Amino acid sequence: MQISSRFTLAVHILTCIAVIKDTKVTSNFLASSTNTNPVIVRKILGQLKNVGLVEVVRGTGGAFLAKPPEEISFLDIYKAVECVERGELFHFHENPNEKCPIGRNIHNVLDDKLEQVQRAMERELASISMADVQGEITKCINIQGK
Amino acid sequence: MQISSRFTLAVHILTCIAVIKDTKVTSNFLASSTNTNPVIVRKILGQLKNVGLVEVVRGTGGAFLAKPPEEISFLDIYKAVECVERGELFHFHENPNEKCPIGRNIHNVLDDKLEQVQRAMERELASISMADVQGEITKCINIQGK
DNA sequence: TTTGTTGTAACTATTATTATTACAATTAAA
DNA sequence: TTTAATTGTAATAATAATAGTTACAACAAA
Repeated sequence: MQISSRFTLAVHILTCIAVIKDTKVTSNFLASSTNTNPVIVRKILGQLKNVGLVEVVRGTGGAFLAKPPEEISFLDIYKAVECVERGELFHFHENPNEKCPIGRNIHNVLDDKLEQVQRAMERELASISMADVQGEITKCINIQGK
Repeated sequence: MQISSRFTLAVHILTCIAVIKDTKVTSNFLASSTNTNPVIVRKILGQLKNVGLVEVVRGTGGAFLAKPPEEISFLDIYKAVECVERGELFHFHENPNEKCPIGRNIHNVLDDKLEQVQRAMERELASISMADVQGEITKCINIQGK
């Protein structure tokens, strides 16, 4: 299955927080921008807060980045919103048959290779930061004339 | 969500077909080795057959590789079992708000980066073949004494 | 005190995964 | 020709995750 839209949602949310300065960025505002629901936004904000990426203001509302955008990588965000169980990208079929020579050894042979693929993906996620997104989207917005 | 166990199942199935020579590899045999169900095995075999990775013998039963194992990459297998919709690893949240400057531009900025991550993962999948698995598992089996 | 907000629980609808039963079509062997 | 084993596929179900929604207590500023 695809990686949950929680990830792109989280990036969208962080982008709003990083870029928008003239409005208070509330969960209602974010729900409107992302075309989702304030509760979903608040859940994701909670996850981002739990790993120290944002701070959220209770009562009065709004949120801001807890770190400079160049220190927030896509990997941080991906891990925060828990798109995969136990951090494992691949779901291995359960309990292959130990009585079969293949079933007995398939984990020995496959586990490393799956990890290798996952690491390649995570390395790429780690190489992209919110600073990249902030820079590019600011350029887009400026071209469109404020 | 994690990538469906159809992928590891398919690799397990192909490994059995590649390695086991003294028994007819039927869907019942494969269901026992993988600890799943003959129908699930047959569905996956059907998908592998559709993209020309295996040939399946109707009536009498059994299956064999349609290509040498070094020409069957993990990427071929991954694509065959359709673990993600439309071939896209990431599920983008639907219809971000065009009236918001971030909602209007988030696709422009994110799409390329998501594709970059996906390509890194697929490049790694493409670098691993069934020949690697066959070689390593044969070694494991030999060490264990036939 | 009022207002707007966050955090969270509870619930729903939809969808994908995985498993299962059932059976027609196929093939080889008895 | 019949029997037995097998594939291909439809239909169904259980489980779990996703994504959405309503409701409301706790909170903080005006």
